[in-house]
Amino acid sequence: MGLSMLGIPFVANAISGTGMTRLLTDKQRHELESLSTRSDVPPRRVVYREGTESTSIFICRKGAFKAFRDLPSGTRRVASFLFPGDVFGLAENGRYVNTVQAITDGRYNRIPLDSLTAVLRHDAELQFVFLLKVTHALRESQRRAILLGRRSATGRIAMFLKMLQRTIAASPSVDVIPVPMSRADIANYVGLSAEAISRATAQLTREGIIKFQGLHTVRIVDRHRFRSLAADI
Amino acid sequence: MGLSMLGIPFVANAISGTGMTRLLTDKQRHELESLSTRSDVPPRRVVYREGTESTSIFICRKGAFKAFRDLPSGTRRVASFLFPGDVFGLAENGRYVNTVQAITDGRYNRIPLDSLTAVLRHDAELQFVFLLKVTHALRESQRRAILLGRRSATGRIAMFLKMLQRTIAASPSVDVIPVPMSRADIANYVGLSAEAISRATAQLTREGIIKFQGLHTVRIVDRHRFRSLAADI
DNA sequence: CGTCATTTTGAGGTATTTCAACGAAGGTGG
DNA sequence: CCACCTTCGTTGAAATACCTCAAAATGACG
Repeated sequence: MGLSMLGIPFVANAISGTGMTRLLTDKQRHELESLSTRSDVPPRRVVYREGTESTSIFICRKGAFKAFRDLPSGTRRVASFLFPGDVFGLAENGRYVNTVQAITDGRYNRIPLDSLTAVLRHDAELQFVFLLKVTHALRESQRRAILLGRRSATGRIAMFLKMLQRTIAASPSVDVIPVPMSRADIANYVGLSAEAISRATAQLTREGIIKFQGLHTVRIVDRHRFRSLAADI
Repeated sequence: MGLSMLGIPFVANAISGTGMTRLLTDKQRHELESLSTRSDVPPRRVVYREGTESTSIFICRKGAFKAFRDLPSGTRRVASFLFPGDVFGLAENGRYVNTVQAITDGRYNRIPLDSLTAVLRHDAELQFVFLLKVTHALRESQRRAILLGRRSATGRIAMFLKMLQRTIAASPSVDVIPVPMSRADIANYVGLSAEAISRATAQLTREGIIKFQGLHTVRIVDRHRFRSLAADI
């Protein structure tokens, strides 16, 4: 499948939650800053469209974004959600693979590809940070594949929430998880219908495992059962 | 989701089918060779096990391998199939994420992580090749996620075969595709039961879209209908 | 050539999808 | 600031497709 995999384990974990600037020296951060332009955008603003010529890569700085593709059949597949520190701009044959759109108010940096590659080609340390970033993304993508392999809707949702928890929540043990995206976005990410999302969250709530406080915040009520549900069954 | 994405488009395509040695200078190839040890293995040989301390990364040279994880519930999820040129050894927190096992007779190179990272940290060009590799793997992983999003078994199988075609077949237009892995492996990769695989391939055969010549070779009979089935619906 | 694993086929059960309608929420303009 | 409108989320009922369990057939291997 060409699904090759590279493992550079030791630093990879340190980078995940914190964003990448932590790993950079002052000089490198300056170098990146000088190459990039910053943008603040309102919800629903499209950063780039699938199929467009890829000229830059981006770093999420604030808020949440979604990367998705509209398939010929009309269905929409959300490939990933982006949070602060995440790099986005995946391309193939010179064109962006997905459309990226802001979910909340957001901020991102744009770095032109040509200047970035020029820098990466002579600054191995800086490139290494990007290598770690992509490796991390690959792991997440595999985790999502496991999520998609589960058959029960409640299981998928529990696992989805767990992924959100690890990504967004400052500490992974915090049991209040922000859920900025819509139900439809969740459905398009976990591979279920919006109705199934609704029913499954209702069931989890009925069973006393989670509780929504408004549409965009969950609280894990029964941590034990949640864990066993969200385990990589 | 931390599913960040990096796009370095222009060279990425050149690398995909050919293996990476094409992109390396003689000196770099020598450098890598001097770091690596070669192994020839029979079918079913395990290269490394999930959870084991990660000490090396690997490059597939010959044959086919599978990377999988056995989940607590007893189900097995195949994360990816590896073919010549693919890099494998994905790790997290210093431990391999998957178990990798040979499907056919195979050959691979093993490169110790410490010496590899040492080289990558001062050879930006060589590291760039690895960056492209991982980026390619990320694209493939997203493609698989799209596959998993399809509901019909025949659609998943058509898409799976198409991925095989692009990866294995020398030219993507060749309509005879080797299928080295077992039906159970396919099932664990596309997220269906082995029975469903059987029934779906039977249906595709009945409809005159594909034809198996033995268990490990398919021929695309009706190229047109196959394409529309395998499209990223 | 015989044994064992893999694959195929059959029948019933179950979960999600779909289609449809209702209710809630958010945004806009008066 | 309120009312309307549009979008989003929830709930209900029937249909479809896959899963599971079980058994037969085929293929692989010594």
